Amino acid sequence: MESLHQLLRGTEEVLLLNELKSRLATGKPLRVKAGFDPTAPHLHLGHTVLINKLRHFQLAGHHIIFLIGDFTAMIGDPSGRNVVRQPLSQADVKANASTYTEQIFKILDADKTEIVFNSSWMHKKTAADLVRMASAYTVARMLERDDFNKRYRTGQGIAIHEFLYPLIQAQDSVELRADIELGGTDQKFNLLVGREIQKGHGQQPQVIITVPILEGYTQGNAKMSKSLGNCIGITEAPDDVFGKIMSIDDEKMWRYFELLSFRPMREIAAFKTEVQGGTNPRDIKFRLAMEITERFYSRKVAATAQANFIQRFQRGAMPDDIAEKTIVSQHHSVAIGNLLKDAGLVTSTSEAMRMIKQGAVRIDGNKIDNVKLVLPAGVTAILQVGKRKFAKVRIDQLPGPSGNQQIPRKIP
RNA sequence: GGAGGGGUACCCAAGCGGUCAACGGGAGCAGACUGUAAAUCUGCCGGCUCAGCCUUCGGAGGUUCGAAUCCUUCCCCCUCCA
Repeated sequence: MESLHQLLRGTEEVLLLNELKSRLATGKPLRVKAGFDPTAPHLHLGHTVLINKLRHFQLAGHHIIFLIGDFTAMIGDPSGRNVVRQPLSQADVKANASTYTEQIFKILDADKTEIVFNSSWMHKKTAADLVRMASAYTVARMLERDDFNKRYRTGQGIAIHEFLYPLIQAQDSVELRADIELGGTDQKFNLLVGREIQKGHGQQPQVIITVPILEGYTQGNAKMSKSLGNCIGITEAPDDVFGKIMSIDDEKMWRYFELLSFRPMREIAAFKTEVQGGTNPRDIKFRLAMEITERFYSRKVAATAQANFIQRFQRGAMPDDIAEKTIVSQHHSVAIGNLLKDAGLVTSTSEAMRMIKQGAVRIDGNKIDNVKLVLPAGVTAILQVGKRKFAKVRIDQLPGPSGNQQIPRKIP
């Protein structure tokens, strides 16, 4: 029973729980499938909620099948979206898939994980096969899916190929003879289609288990996603992973603990008690940031990240490991707006101007307020925009005819 | 094939001849306050050689002193009928 609790920790829904219990009761290792479409080159913590759940099953002795949806990625899963999704090129998909396999083994045991690509059977299907697959489900049932339904009602487009997505995902379960399929709550419909299609193939329908969608680290409850810019990528620099976790709010921290931490729930409950007893939630958050950073790097790196964090944000020090960038100027000098843009600290010179006017820009630690500031070639400076963005730049002059000369102003 | 509705900045959504770089909300960014929390307050939120200039309201033309707003045409989406 203890192990069932662990398997169900942080899950949203199990369909059907009785089927799960009876399959577990057989004592045989179950085939547990989870699919990921390689639509972005890096996984983020939101993805790891599901991977962590796979880990729980792996530790309990079950057979883990990590499916890379290289075929489905080219369709683009419409789940949760309100627009037709742009399909990816084959080259992108391939490149993304290879980075996934490296990244997941920071959580899963490589020796005990089977990796499969759904293109390996989908590419062999003929047009006739596809028609047969499509005949196994109806439009009315497709329109039961919430996002399809919503788009249909509000007059937004649904392309025919989007209906194929759930069918192909279901076919994957048939090919793999999955006992259990895991997915985010937004996958519920697709997972259920898998059950139907498996029945049609004379297989026992898979048990489906959904896990919550992790919220992004910024305020609000938007799901963590690259396009919303609120994700913590597992390949990001340790200082960023650590820092971003520290910036999540106290309420959300507990959700992150439940879904991301490998600590037992009773230990997390003890943390809550500590906070109620007066411990600063920040100090508890440190433990979470440590654990996550350590998982994707090492204990030593995580400790350094924490030390850096304390230096920088609690004592206001500048980071000492900023990579130096060389900015090449056509002239004897560079205007501050262009410099900030070239250094990658802002996306446009207009933004640079705004930041300066708002007092967000510092050079070598000194706040500047002159939007017309010009820095001469030859200098090296540490630029800062806001609290987190730093760049160390050296300005080099491009050899050749010099442009309009400007008398460099003194840096404040 | 026919009839009708619609395409506005990251998202939602006003505007329907000048006062529109475009109301409002969300998201986001910055400043203050802090624990780089949250909440709150303030400012910003197209680009640039930035107190000035340039380019935007599906695309292309046109009318007008002047268009996101009117006309023509093309593209795309949706609904109903066949």
